Amino acid sequence: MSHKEISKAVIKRLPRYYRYLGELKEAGVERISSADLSSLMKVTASQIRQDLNNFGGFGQQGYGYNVQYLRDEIAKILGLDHMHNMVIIGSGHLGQALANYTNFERNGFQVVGLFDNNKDLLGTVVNGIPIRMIDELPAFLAANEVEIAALTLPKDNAKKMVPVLLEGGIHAIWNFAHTDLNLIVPKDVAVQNVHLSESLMRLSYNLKTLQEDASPADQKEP
Amino acid sequence: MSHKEISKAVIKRLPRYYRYLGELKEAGVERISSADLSSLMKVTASQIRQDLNNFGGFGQQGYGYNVQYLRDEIAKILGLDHMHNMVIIGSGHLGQALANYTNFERNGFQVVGLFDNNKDLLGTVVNGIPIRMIDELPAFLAANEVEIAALTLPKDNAKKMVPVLLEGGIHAIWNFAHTDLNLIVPKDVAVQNVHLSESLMRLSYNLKTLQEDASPADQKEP
DNA sequence: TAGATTGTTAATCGATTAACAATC
DNA sequence: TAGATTGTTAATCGATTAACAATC
Repeated sequence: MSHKEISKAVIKRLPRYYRYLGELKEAGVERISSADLSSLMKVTASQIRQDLNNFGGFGQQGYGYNVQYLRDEIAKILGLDHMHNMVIIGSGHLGQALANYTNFERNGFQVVGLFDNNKDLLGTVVNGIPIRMIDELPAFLAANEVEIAALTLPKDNAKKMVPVLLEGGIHAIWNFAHTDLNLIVPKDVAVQNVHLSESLMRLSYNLKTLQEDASPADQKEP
Repeated sequence: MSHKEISKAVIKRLPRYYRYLGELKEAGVERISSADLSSLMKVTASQIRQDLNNFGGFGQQGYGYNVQYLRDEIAKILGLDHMHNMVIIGSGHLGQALANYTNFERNGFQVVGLFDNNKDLLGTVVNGIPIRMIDELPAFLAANEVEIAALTLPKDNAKKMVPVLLEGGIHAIWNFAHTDLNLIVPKDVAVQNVHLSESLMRLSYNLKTLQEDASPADQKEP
């Protein structure tokens, strides 16, 4: 690897910085110090400066950070400075919801194809995109420049799709299926999992724990 | 606090253990060692044992872990041993997709109400649940035992809903809106954020980085 | 009993926070 | 210039991994 490895924790935080900088820009704020951003975002100023300095010096001593400039730089880092074409494999409710989610376009992600194996969906058009049958996918990928595949289908079907996607030149998988595709994919393919039920389980845990803490049942220390 | 604090990192991993144990159970596996589970899940055996020992000794020396028993214990820890009623606020495509997601029920989460402020949706029934107008929410929360609110609406509307939810006795918010509700909620209310566009941005970053690593453009070390 | 494997303590590694010199 | 605030090094904290004694 030619550039130094950036930790996952840092990458996790970048989109949040990006979001706050967008809101500041909307609000007409031109510059901000790490201290001010820190009190807004409830993280330490030190962390903000450390995070940003992984990518170079975006600020200026005595001044702070220029909101517009910093936001643009983060956009470049995240690869939001150009369009990413995406296909959605699995056109059930969730797949269709994603296809309808036009906000993605603002951030540079464009849904160009919808696929399913259910013949009943043939002829259905979602947000201007016709649902195609899954066996058309290889030809579609060959004919179109597609970077990302979102997988919104049952886990066994998702696994079966992987070779087809790799064959079609896909290098990024946005995985909503309840399986760890990252374990069965070559290391040059990016996978982001969105495991909704796991998120819901964590919410359940936190709910339970907060309630136990609040209840006076077992307050005595050992 | 009466019990020792469990780190977020551990909680994050529990649902994944739960999922793997479920698959092992399905496959008829009765017992498993931390070493075998470790090679299956691609984490260290040490981590598995450390994680589980936060909650007590679920294994047995020389034997390993009983799959069924361990799974049940994790279910209890996560609060999956009883039903959680959930309302969905915002009945657009994503809200409806969640309402249709019957898998949640298997894990103890039941959608009992759907709400929106769009009068055009009045009369629409999704997965057996009628969409109600948002002004009916306080009465609904008073009349029904609801623990969780999923927020699938634009960020400004989501923020406005918070006081209504708190007033209605909601203690867990599953937040799909692009705003950090955890910062505006009392500390005894659990919030889990699902920020889809942030996930997509991380995917974009990883895609970009893997491609740069693969390209021979700048291979020389400093 | 002997072998296997946990539970747990100690060592290592990585990430966060604090501090401050550099500099705008 | 003086004040403000970054960039960066050093200190702290927390999480992961390794090691091994306890024990089934």
